[in-house]
Amino acid sequence: MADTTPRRYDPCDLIPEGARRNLALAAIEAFGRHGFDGANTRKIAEQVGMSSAGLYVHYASKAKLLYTIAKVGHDSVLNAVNDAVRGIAEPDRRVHAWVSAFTRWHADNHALARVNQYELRSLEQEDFEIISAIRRKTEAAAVREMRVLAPDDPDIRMTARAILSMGIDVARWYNPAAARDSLALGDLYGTLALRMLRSDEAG
Amino acid sequence: MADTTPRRYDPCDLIPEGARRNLALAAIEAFGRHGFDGANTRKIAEQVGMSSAGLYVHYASKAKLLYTIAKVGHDSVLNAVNDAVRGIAEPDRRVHAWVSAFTRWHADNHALARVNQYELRSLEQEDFEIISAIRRKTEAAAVREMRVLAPDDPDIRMTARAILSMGIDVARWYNPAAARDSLALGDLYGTLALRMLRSDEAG
DNA sequence: GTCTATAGGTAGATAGAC
DNA sequence: GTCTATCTACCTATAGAC
Repeated sequence: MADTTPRRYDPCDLIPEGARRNLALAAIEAFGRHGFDGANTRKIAEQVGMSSAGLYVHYASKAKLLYTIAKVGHDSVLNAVNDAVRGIAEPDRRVHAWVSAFTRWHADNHALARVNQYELRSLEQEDFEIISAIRRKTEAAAVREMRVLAPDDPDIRMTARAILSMGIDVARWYNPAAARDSLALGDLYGTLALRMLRSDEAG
Repeated sequence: MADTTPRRYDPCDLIPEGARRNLALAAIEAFGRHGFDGANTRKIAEQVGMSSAGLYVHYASKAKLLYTIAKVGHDSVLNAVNDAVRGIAEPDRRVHAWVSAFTRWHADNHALARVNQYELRSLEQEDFEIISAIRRKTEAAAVREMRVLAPDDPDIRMTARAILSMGIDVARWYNPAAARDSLALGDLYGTLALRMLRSDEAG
């Protein structure tokens, strides 16, 4: 089953051009590679040719920089999966497209994806709540799509979570240098998801 | 398909009783909750009623403490899955038991599992290599078991990786306070894995 | 083996000039 | 908006007494 929406997104288009976006891009790389606590604001600023003090003109704190990134990251995932299923009617194809887009996003944006998935504990409480709300939207969309294929499955929420986990974990191991094709990866994961939802055919 | 080995392991039995083990236990909690860089050695030592200097009698550095934990964690996972399949002949049941044990381990030991999966970048090079070798053993065992069920599947390595991802990601979201039964979780994930490997029945 | 005290370095954030 | 200089706090690790 081929993917119908091989379009790629650059999540950072969501931030207007300029120093603010450049800092966010450098921070995504740093947070993704070293983690929030392991990264340091001096190097992030230097990466874009700025002194460490300059960063604080654009972001009130390191934690607010993290929030900006997490917000962009979560909005971007949600946009990607919504766009992927738009105009598709058949439930099987919708689920395949949804999972494929979700997986592909985590591969193509693996640094940002790591921030999304592993660094939220460093957000301030209020910011965390906002991000959590977006996560709930995405997860609810997944369950809604998948439930159509397994309307009587009492474990559908856990199965949906397992399917999301496959895509999320791509952010941990994906190595762009190995140049694995993210489109093929998404296609496979979409197919695996469909098999997981065929509860009538397997024990 | 019921699980045949509901036994639980305490990975830290691999460290002899005493201050060294107590420190490791406190560090697992700290590293699991805050990450390696976010955790601090003072609090870890204080957690076991020791001054921060006392830690360095038992561990040469924070990074060596991490290595000890990662070694125990990786040995423990490998033991758990090997024990789970021992004496089982039927390939379906072997895969189910393997995946179930792997998943259950990541739930029951979710703090240690987070260290295993997310903190290895902070290891020194030599230590990282040793841990990587254990990981390769575990991953090779997974592929070996699963390939029996899908001998002609060219994507078997990627499918195996996706199945491992489901279990690994449990460490990220699992909340023991929510008291989800890890045995039921493992059972479900084992069943999902079998469906994923039934390539002849689904597109 | 454990303590107190502290060295030595780093990191987030601010002050104030331009 | 960006800089230099610096404050303040924290953290890993060590020194040396007991």
